[in-house]
Amino acid sequence: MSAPLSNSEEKKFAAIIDAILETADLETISQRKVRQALEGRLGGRDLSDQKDAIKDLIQTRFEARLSQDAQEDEDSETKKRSSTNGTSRYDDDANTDASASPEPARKKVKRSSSAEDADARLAAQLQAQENSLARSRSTRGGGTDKKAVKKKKAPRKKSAKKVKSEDDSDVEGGEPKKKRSGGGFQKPFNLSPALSELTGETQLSRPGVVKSLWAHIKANDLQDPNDRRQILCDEKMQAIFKQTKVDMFRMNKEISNHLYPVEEA
DNA sequence: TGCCCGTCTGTAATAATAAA
DNA sequence: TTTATTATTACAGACGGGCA
Repeated sequence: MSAPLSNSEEKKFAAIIDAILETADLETISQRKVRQALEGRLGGRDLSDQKDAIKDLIQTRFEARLSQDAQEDEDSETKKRSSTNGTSRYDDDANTDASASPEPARKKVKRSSSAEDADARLAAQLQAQENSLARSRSTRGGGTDKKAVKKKKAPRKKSAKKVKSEDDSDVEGGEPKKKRSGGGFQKPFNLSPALSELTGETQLSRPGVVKSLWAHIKANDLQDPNDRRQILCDEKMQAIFKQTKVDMFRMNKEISNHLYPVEEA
């Protein structure tokens, strides 16, 4: 553990770091370089005793600088849009945010975080490109490590479930899990004419189709009384399943033959 | 040189829907 | 648990860069 910074030191160092970052190339600067520059501006003072505190401070000032840059970019773009008398819906939204929003602070926070996310994503993409290039050449893993990774599956099952349950009980502290349930389940499909006639819809998600089918089955009392898993097909259902009787599990399977992906032009 | 941290990739789980 | 589906999310492993 290194020694902490006093308040006066922190203020002083923060100002110097800001000045260093002001002139530095944020793409290439490193904590080490900033610290060395700081030491230089302090007349060669050795800061190794306070390395950790300095490190945190540099990190804080660096993030502040990034946020500031992002905000400046944002402002300049907003100005640009205003000056062109923005006519698009996007422009209207932006102007609303900047001027008449009752909660400007909240919007700003949200924006800066998304800007950071964008930066992080961009960096990640670049890193990915570099990694893939490096791997294609030669790496320790040799690019054939996929199968080695594949084998480890058993432990994941448990850990995944465990984490999920922990998350559920842990909502109070952090931000709500942004687990967007719904994923592919909400994906709409075009229905075949036969299915479309039965459901009364031309587009439905798969669960929606199942729901409609069961509504139809119950409304017409189409379950076999001897084996309720068997569905007695009426005319509409026979047009779909080509059978007079269909197992409810098989029914779900057969549905896929009547669903077509929605092509968005 | 070796450790630590950040990032990417691949895999598995999960989500909805029905009834038995 | 069974049946089918797929987008999303989380996890674990691997790797590279930075730093001491």
